Amino acid sequence: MPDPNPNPPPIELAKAYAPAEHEARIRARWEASGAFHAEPARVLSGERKPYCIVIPPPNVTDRLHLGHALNNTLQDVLARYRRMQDFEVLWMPGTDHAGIATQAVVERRLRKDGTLRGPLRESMPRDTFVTHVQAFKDEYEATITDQLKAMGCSCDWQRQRFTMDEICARAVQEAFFRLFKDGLIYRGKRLVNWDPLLQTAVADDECFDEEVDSFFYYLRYPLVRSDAPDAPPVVWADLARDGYPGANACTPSEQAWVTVATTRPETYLADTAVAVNPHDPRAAALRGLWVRLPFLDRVIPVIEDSYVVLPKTLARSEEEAADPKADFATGFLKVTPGHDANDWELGVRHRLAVVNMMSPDGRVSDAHAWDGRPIPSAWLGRKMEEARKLVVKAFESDGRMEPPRPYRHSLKFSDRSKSVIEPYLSDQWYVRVTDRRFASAANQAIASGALRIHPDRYAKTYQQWHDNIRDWCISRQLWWGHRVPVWRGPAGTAFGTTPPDRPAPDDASPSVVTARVGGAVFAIQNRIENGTRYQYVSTASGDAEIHAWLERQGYVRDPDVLDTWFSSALWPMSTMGWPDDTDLLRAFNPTSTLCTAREILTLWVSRMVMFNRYFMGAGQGGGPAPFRDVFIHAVIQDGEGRKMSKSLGNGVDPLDIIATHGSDAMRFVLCQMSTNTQDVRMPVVKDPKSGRNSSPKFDLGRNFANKLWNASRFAIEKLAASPAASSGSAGSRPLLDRWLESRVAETVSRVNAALESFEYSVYAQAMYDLVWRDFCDWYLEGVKPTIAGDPAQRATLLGALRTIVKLLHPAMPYVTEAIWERLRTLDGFGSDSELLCTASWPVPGSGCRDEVAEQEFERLRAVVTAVREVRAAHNVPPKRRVIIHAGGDALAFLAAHTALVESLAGSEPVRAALPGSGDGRPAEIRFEGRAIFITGLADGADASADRIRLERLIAELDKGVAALAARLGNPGYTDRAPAHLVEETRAQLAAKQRELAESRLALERLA
RNA sequence: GGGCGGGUAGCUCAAUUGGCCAGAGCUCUCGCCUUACACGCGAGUGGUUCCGGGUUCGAGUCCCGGCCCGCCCA
Repeated sequence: MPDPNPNPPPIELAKAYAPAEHEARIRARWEASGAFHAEPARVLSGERKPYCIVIPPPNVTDRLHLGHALNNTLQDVLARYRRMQDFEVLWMPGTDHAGIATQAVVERRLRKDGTLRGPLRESMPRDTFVTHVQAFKDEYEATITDQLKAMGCSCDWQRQRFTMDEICARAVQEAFFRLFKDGLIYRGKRLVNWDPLLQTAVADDECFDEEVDSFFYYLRYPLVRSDAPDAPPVVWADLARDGYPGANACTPSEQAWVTVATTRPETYLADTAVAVNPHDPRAAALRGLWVRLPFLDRVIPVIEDSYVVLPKTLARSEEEAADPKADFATGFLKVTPGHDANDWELGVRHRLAVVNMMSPDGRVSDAHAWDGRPIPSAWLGRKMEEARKLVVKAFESDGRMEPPRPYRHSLKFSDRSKSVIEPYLSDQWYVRVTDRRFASAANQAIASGALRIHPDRYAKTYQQWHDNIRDWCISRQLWWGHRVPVWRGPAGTAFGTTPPDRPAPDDASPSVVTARVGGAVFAIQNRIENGTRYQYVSTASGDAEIHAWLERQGYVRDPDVLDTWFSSALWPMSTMGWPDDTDLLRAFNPTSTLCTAREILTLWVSRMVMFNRYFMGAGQGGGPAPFRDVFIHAVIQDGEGRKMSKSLGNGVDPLDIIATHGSDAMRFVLCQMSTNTQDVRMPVVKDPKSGRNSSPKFDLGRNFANKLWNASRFAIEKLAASPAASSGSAGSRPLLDRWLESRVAETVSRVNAALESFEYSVYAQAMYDLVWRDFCDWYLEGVKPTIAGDPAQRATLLGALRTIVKLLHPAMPYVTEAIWERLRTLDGFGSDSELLCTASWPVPGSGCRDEVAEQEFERLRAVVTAVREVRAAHNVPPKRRVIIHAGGDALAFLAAHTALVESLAGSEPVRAALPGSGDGRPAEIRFEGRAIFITGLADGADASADRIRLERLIAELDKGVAALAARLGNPGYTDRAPAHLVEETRAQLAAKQRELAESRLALERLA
């Protein structure tokens, strides 16, 4: 005889929920079902509405940590919620190649195992290095994917992308080409943050500031009359004649000098001016004079600029005097446009020459944009800090040095290499994001309401960023990344004289021409460098033949790679196959929600918005924002409020939490912690045995999963014994059932409202309260006496549990799915989805709230709690049944629900008669102004326990009466507060006064 | 320097537009292996809501001024 149900899961459930016994199996079922695979056809046909999230692609530099667990849990909650609401959900997974970070990690690794010795660029071919990185990436991509899957993330794994895979690479090439062709990418000579160790430019946000102890040095620069090589010196007598204050005190025939104050004396080699504040009384006498740099054959002008800080003695206001630099200033500033950002600005204002004295590896050099003057050979090739000592020594021995003074100031360091950042003059590629089609378009998305940021305070950060945005340096001198698709060659060869002869007005708005050779389109920018005209050529084609052709024509490909964020900025497009017009793009871009952390707002969100609007529109920034909502979540810190990091050893691996607590426990607690604050704290404890980090915070989640499991176990046991009624029973239903159904209905509404507005903690709390407080503590305890004999009650139980596991599924997918497996096998379950993850989301039914039942149940609960309190005060053993004596309304009320009271309060059936002499000393509780007596507490009630209880109650009531009376005694309150509030207060006062009087009488009776 | 967030029980956090005697969880105390759950059950202790003013009938919440912690930008 064939088994009708060939593979029934056991009805018997284990006594405790053991996550490890379920998670892998359930994950396999999900994957086999294809439930997470999005089908754009269903959207394009109108069958389903789309819901799409693109994952913030984790860096392949490391395993995921708890911050990622939070980030991805929040996404999965949304994805599962929308999937159950019958949206076509695409959660696009993938990873980021993280150029500089990954290169640094792999380089360190290769040095550690001895594969790499010496400077990278000289010790290993580029291809070899990239192969090593590739292997590293493969390893970590697999690890990360496993971690996400273990967390239960319902990504569309078939569509997983990597920012450097072929599909993304094509998008990068095309995007670069279009921007280049549109004149929005340009090559510029600028000061960049240079990491001399990694020998690359880094972005501002890849640096950190730190205070260091240093010195202000004081160098004397001799004054000369003109910039002629044989210009005569200026002597003090000259200055005295011109009214230079203090010049009289100096030897009249001696050559005069100005003393510059600097923290970086070695950069004097690249000075191109000395600046003085025009309000400085010495400025007039110096006007038109020059300075000859010692040991260097360069004469530089004295210029006037109000940027220069006046020394304290010359300060013209409190404010100027308060400037900490005024303490150290001499009033003369050496101007080094090639090595200082402020000086660069000065240089632009005064059209100063720009000289560079440093090689890319941070040594003194005359080979990179140097002005040709001989540098003392002892200094050449020295590292900057060595050069500093040598320069100081030379000035000292030449009597051109005043005593240095200790000074603490902040320096920029590279995040990756920790080396001091050098402002460095170099040629880099920039995206002109200052163009209105980018920055303004990004802000416009917020202003129009098309893009919303939650919590909305971050919209301000976002807008200010765009208001002050600077052009984006996108080239990196690295080997790991998308190679810049630009070739440089001499003008006039392959593309003839096509580029216009007139020079572009400035670097930032290059003139561009396009040319077509064979099937390929090229965009050409003309640029003059050191007097030679070059062509920069870009093409969208990834065809190796085309590239080879270019190289045969004498063009050389740019060795640099693109900033990682360039490819990340295309993520909502590239993952969906852009630049092709794919079904995926049409169905899912713009996407729905982006979940990320706040520091990403400027790095990534901004750039995605700019690019999506630019490329998905008609090229005018008029396209849609890449998502409707951006949700910024908290950052997880350790128990002391520190960032979790490898170096502090306070990081937590999600897999460790999954091993100790289970995936659901982790997810639930992460949701519960996710309030709208900016940080959340996670106390970290190290397990002495395994050495792994964990946190007791997750105990709550583990306990909760177990609680749900056991409640289900209990329910399934009862429902398996005899089935639930198939249809709703007519007639009056027990209070308990009406109450629970009302509670469930209310929770459905609360959960929906919470998830719609990203209030994860509200969602978690609502579920916790419903499951633990309502369902377990009161409902399940309450049905115990009646459930076996009431099919309608079993239907309520089954319905409530069904709704609970559905509501909880987004947060705790495994345990709910495991429960669902068993629920489905019950008679009376009816037809519902095979898998919970695709079951229908509960709809808040209209009229399901039952206010009467909720109020009535609260009254009942008050009595039960009061009885329990008496029991506790008298140490009544749990099994002993007490006797409740009530009269009047209280009796009628309690008698109507006597079974419930008996079960919950541990009593015998409620008695009408007052306690008799044989009942022992009764305890008295108050209920709605009436006395209820409890007997049978022990062989005789202990009067002292009652006295303590009553005295406490009286004290409390006293306090309450006083507070309420005071409020009502205030005419301002009774006159101005809303009438219903005043009415309520009056009623409360009356009730409390009655209670108080009765309680006092009861206390007297005890005496 | 500019912007933003936070300071509530021993700890971690809640508290709709100002409106029940400021609530949970953990910890702690007492009693329980009570017919799903000791990852549990019942009861309880614990508060100058950072400080000082102000507005209001009423302030954790709004305004002003301080103190402390943190983040972002320059």
